[in-house]
Amino acid sequence: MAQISLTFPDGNAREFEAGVTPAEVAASISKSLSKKAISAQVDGAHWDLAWPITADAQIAINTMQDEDAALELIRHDLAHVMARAVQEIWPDTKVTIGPVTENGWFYDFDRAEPFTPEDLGQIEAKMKDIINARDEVRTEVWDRARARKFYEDSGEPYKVELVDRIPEGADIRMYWHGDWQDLCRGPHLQHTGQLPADAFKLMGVSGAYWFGDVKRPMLQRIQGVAFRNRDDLKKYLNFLEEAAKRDHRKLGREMDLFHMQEEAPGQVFWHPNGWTIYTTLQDYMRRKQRAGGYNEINTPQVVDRKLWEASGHWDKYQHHMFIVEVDESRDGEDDDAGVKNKDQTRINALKPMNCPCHVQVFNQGLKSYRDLPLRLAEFGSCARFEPSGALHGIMRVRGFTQDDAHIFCTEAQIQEECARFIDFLADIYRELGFPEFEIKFATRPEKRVGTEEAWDYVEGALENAIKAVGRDYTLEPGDGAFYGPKLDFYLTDAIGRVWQCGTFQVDPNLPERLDASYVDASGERKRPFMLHRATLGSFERFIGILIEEHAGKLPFWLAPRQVVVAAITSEADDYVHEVVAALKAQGVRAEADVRNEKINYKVREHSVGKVPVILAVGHREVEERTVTVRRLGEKQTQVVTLDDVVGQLALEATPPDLR
RNA sequence: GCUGCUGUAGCUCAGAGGUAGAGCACUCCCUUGGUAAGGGAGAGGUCGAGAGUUCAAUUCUCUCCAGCAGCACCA
Repeated sequence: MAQISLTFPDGNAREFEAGVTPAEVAASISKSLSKKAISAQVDGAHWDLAWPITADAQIAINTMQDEDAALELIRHDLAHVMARAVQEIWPDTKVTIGPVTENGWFYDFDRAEPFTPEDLGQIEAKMKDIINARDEVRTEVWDRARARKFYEDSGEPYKVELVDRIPEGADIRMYWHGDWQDLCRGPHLQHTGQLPADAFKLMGVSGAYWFGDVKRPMLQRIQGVAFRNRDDLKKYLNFLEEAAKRDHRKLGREMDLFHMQEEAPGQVFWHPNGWTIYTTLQDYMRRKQRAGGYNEINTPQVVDRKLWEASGHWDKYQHHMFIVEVDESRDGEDDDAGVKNKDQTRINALKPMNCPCHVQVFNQGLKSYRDLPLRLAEFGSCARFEPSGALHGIMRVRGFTQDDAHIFCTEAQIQEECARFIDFLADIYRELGFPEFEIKFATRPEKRVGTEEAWDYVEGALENAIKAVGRDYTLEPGDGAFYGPKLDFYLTDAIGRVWQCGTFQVDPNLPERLDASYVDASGERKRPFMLHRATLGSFERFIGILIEEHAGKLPFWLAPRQVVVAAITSEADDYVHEVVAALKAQGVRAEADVRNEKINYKVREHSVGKVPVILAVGHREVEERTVTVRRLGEKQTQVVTLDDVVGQLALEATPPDLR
């Protein structure tokens, strides 16, 4: 038998017979390690304790102390345990796949009856039984024909399909614990008893398409979360509770920012408080854009289908547009005039995006190369008929306003404009409190227009630009638009959901379709490139993220209600109004609270309402012409003179770009 | 759009085949109180919409609308 050399993390090497398993290696070290072992790292690969090692390698034995490996195995094997529990309770259930997710796992089932929330408790109990049974996990490598036949005979059509999908040459691993069987590539724990019975929880049932394909059957997905121990599970559940408290939909109601209602699904009714945030942010963006070399424009919202046909949107996105039909023969008639005259019905669409309109602005008058790059910006109100299931508070809506702009430029200007934009965006994200964001670079998709050389050039320009500004990014091959590559900029919400905000896209296609041109230095007509870009993305989504990021406690300059001046006794009312007036004169959003309530009550109410500063005034303050300052989240108060507090708060109310 | 769940007062929620209840918020009164809920009284609901079953439906059934979770989608 050939000998191999295994090197341990401490650098020592030992000889073993080829084909030795990590379990045997662990046993050769100590009995306790053998018991505690859960898996191994073999040359960096996560290795089942039962898999043979046939060549020299670096080896490390994993125990529950190795967090990544432990979580991977716990979540993975719990998926199997759950599938077994489900099949034991409802034997007619077909199993499919059950991968590990960020905090746990899910398993998709095919069963005629829906699982109810009450079923979850039963499944959990059964899972605990399986864990307590300490069933040994064993795996075997089978050939394809045998595995296929096995699943056909056992009535598991999804497993048959999975076997067929396993690439040629890869091992087909059959997995058992107890009598229960699954198909799985592993690695696995030694036995189910290594699973923590008190550190997992089933979180819910939902639908999911088989292989994510709308045309395939919808399966039932049961999700679970799992950790190494009970404390970690508790911590996670606590985190979810905290995250729910900062949900922008909840805070939007509590802070009286906006509401939504049935008659206008996916559209926002902004209340005074919310609209204050919106306009403050918009004013800020307007200044930033002006400083950044953009020209602000505004274009129509109801536009004839002809333009959408020309731009290509009618073909591709008609079902996602709000179509507005107008019978123009009724122009000037009463509302009760007859039925629609089809021949004179004009079909329009609410604009789902601003680019075609921006090309119309560009196309007015002859443009010279001297005009380029021409940056046209618009706070463009768009409407998209998003699928009902996609709607989510103000994060994903049907009516929204983009901080959109299109840069018309030459091919040679793309890289410079891209670098310039990333700097522009990073500066704004930083000022708005998001120093961290993620960039994804999406390259040419399978279905695309344009030559390979053109794609090479443009992708190169974008990549160079990111590198020039020294930003990290992740590559998303094949994820670009059909007309060009793009950079997308992502922020994360309170519960870790990632939202696309900014974007930067290169488009040589639309100028062609809408016949945009400029005159170059030699007097020839040339096609400009068009760069689509948005910084915040949509005001709606960005404000949603701001609310969640700050748990409603917005930075002072963005807070809709910045200061409440609260009277402790009604004898201070006049002075309260004087203080409010002094603050307002300096541009601070201040209001008086002279209600017949105790100061405790007022402090509580405005704290709950996330007002950053409460100024309390009573007899003392009136006499001394001071105020007592209480900042949100602080118990300490501070007595300050009226003049000082006005000056200080006026400074804090100044947007970051004007300080 | 798909699967499942949900829809009762402004908000959070209880309730039952015999036409509704709590707390907070709101209005009024008492209280002028020094930093996270002072006391009392009052007002407030076509029980998401429509149809069906029933002597009787907010409750049961169906359809629709909206919301929530996930999937799919996101120019």
